[in-house]
Amino acid sequence: MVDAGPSSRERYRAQVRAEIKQHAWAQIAEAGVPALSLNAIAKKVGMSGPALYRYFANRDELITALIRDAYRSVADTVRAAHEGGADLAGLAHVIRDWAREDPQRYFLIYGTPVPGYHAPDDTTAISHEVMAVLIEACGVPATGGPVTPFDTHLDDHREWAGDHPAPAAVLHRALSFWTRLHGALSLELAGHFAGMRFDPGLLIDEEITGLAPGSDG
Amino acid sequence: MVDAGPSSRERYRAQVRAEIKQHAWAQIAEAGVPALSLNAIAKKVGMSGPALYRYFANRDELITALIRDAYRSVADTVRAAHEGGADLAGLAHVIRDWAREDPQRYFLIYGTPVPGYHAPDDTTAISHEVMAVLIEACGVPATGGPVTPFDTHLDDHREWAGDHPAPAAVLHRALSFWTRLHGALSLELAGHFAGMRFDPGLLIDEEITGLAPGSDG
DNA sequence: TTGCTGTAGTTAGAAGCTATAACGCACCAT
DNA sequence: ATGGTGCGTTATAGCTTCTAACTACAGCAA
Repeated sequence: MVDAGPSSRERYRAQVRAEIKQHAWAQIAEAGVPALSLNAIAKKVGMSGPALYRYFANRDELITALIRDAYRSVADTVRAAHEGGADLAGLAHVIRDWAREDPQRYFLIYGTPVPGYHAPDDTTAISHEVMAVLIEACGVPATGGPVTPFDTHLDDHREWAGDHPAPAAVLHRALSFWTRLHGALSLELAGHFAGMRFDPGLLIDEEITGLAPGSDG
Repeated sequence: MVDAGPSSRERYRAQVRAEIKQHAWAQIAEAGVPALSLNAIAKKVGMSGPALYRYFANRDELITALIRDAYRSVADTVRAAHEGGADLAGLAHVIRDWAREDPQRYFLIYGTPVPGYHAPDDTTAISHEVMAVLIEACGVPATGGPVTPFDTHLDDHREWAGDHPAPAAVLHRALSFWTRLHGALSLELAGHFAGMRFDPGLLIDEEITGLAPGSDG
């Protein structure tokens, strides 16, 4: 045996932490992050108030853990869809479905930022991971198309893409995919399309298919 | 004289309400909505705690007033720019500048929604007003272009545009303008472009110019 | 088996928040 | 002058996060 594995106390601890996060998600889903109460969670878990601080140092640390899990979840979802052969439109709808499954989880990542808060480094690493998948998915066709001013600008600012060899036009497409999807999706989730009765999914379809080079009739 | 105008008490009351909102904006700008404390505001205004409840029934009502003012502000800004002859790209940058002036004010309207909260009717009326201006700004060229599936779908769901006579392609363009701008802008304001050193303004430029019919070279 | 140590839980309490209640005072109109 | 209305106060309830002090138990080592 290479490793003794986690001790029984460690396993217990991990399980309680998971249970706490589960109740936290339930609270957030139904009333948003501001209404998340450590006290209420503790009682639901079956312990009394301050005991919860043995598992999360404070409220921010719990929320950070939730943010981390949300990032991990969306990254896994996107990666799985990509490896399953989904094209850009497919990816867009996979992400949309993931978001609609729990809108507050989406907004935990992409919603209103808290002025002081800085996401931990590992979450930004995960978002780079997502971005890498998007670039991969955007780089399919040989794009000899016109180079826009932004593309030349991007060629000078492509560190964020790691050392990915994709041409600037592909990076541009990945960025546009991200921003267009987020634009329509977040407005949909926030209820800004409430009165209008059109299908947001169709809007997203057109926004994304409009990205493919030469697809604009 | 047709009207006696507001009484002195009413003027005083309005002025105190304005002062309260001013401090509220300051708090929100620096720490976000969750950190907004009626107690702290009251002390800054010079009164003690519960006195503030004479001016706003509760926390939600104060926030609602702020939301209303934010809607009014963006609507006036957009309308002024449109009447000043701004084109779509101009409008986009006017809105972007307005948002960057106070990101939390932007997120108060377009950020994470609070599950229970429903915006009052007059704010949705204001957002319709903005939409009308956008449609107006999108309707310039005679677009005999191809009708997309979404356009035909939109023709069946165009009540939200009031009785505006614009063709579905124009409504589509207005929607895309809104969602694309919001997508790039909200990610920029939330700091999701932090590591990447490209200029978000250029990305927005291309997203918006890509909207003009036939502009895709 | 005995004994030590660290962890998980407890209650008490400080400091903050929203919000209500009860009261005093000043102004305005009748 | 006098009653009513509105603005401010303090006191208080009930909630929150979070710390401190303490107890009890689980697990490991001699």
